[in-house]
Amino acid sequence: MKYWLLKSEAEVFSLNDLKNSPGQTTYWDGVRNYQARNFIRDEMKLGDKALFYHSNSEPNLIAGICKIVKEAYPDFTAFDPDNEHYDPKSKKENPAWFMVDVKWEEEFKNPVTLQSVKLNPKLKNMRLVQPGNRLSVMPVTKDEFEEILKMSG
DNA sequence: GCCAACGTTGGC
DNA sequence: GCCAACGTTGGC
Repeated sequence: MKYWLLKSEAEVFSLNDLKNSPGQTTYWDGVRNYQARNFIRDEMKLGDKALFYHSNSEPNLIAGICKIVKEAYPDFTAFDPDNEHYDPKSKKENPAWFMVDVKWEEEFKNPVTLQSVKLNPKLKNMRLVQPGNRLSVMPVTKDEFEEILKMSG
């Protein structure tokens, strides 16, 4: 099993929004970065777990956990001219962008703030705390994942 | 609201 | 294929 971190602006779509979605599940649309796309398309597997991170929030934090319940399939929002994530370069016969379905799993009793991640020496290699990192989908090691869980307890 | 980082676009 | 311009992300 692999571990991930998914970023979302809390005001746009929060972990609580996921919890309140039908079946506590939604499609993770709008990823328009090739590196993130490759993670989604090539490496995310059924049952993988992902930390749910709130960016542009007060404070920024890891709110809880979701899991991958459907592996990569074409991001259909890219085909829709009326959708804000529309991308004419992505064709139905040759999709450029992909999505997975994620399901709510757990809300941390003690959310793990970005600040506390930065202060934990064991987490200094996380991509989340590397300067200038803008990836919205990133891998997390098992050790890092478990350390975050410890901090959330 | 500012601005640094960085990915993408497009002219050449 | 280079690189400047531009747009976006995201922490502060």
